[in-house]
Amino acid sequence: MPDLRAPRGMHDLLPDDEPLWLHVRDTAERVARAFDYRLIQTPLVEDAGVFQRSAGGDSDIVAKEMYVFDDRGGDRLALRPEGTAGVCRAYLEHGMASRPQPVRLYYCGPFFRYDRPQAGRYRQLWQFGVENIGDGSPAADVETIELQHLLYQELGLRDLALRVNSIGTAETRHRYVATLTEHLRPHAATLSPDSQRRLESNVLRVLDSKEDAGHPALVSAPSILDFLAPADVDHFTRVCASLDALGISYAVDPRIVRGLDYYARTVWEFEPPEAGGQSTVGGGGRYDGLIEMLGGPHTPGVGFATGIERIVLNLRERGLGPAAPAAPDVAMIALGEAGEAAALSVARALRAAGLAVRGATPGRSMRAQLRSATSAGARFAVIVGDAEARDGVVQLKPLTVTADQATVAVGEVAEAIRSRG
RNA sequence: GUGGGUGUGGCCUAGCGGUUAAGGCGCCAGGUUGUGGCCCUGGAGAGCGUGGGUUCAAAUCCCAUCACCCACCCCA
Repeated sequence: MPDLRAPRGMHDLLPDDEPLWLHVRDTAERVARAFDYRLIQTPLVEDAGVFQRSAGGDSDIVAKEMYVFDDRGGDRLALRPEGTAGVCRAYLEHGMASRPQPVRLYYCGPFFRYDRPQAGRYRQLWQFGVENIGDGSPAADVETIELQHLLYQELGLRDLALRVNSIGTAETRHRYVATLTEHLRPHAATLSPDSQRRLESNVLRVLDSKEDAGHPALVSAPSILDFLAPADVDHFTRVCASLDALGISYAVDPRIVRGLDYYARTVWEFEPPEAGGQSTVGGGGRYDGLIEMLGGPHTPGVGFATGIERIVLNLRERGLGPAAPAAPDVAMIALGEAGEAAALSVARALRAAGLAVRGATPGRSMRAQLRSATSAGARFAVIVGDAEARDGVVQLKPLTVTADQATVAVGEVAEAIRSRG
């Protein structure tokens, strides 16, 4: 066991993981482009203030999960724990408000949260997400939900359940929190210790408690939906109506609260059926106040993020996705010094013709090189020995196709391969 | 941060107090002259997470520690 290992909770993505992982990333990008979203890549590191001011100083993500450090110049930086704040910072910094609105963006990259690792939970995690900035209408909420929904459909995750809620605006939430606290406080003694703690720190989270799910005080708790301002109710009603029209099934769940302070109005989550623990595959919401918190003008926005590792986890559980890695079209086999030199130029020509060509390992026996070509899954072996080099030909040997081995002139190898499929 | 489980070559696993730690996969090399996939043979590779202790003797028992996994918490 080597004494140097990957940091806790951080993992190497190995060649065997590649097919599934790329499948997920490519599918996500394809779906995003189908909705005309454009790629944005922000730094993995931001001024810590970007997250402190947006997500909320006492959100878990910022308070206990953020990697923060001072750089050599004394700036206080943070490894990004989530994507929306950085994208909004970039939106502001690059004056995207003067582009046609809304601005549709997607991103894909690593994020960092200092948390205890667990199944589906990592300290470095990959997220794919989209942000729709500049459109406050219900249509934008619906568009991002539809995009996320389609992404899961395309991947074959048909059974993820969508739960939606509206948590209103900051003011309505403020009123709700006050009432909820009042409602729960008399029952504090009978609530679980965790809920008692949340009662003081973050009342909304009490609603999320699994332990107290059946507690009378929670069952009879007021619903945030009853506290929404008329405009918020209207917004939410229209979101739901559009989802209905699209045939996207969902459940309204007034107990959904998302972890970040900047959310307002619509919030949602996609979860596998009957799963507990680290099960959320992706979630999103509207964040109309966020850009203001970052020092910009009031700007509406909505988006979602989904965890690549959690998608992969779910695909594996269901046996979905591609299994076989891409195999090369050709494996070069070189024998002798002249053969080795000739194989190099033949390989270059084949690659120029668009074929994937695995280079030869000239020191090894023909048998060894052929075995290696077979295990690599190459469709053809191209054998070049001193005799072939002298005559300007190669031996074209089909490995996965049934066809006879043939002697082919150096200039006609690519064509010969094409004609043999 | 809290609780539980696990820790043997690259991977999977056997061994659970006593000779040079066993097997499978994978890897490398051979099975006559430049031809693979099956099969056969041989080889390299661990001293049993780490440290300490018990014992004549420990991978096997005890303690500590670390890592990983699972759950709580929280979230992707």
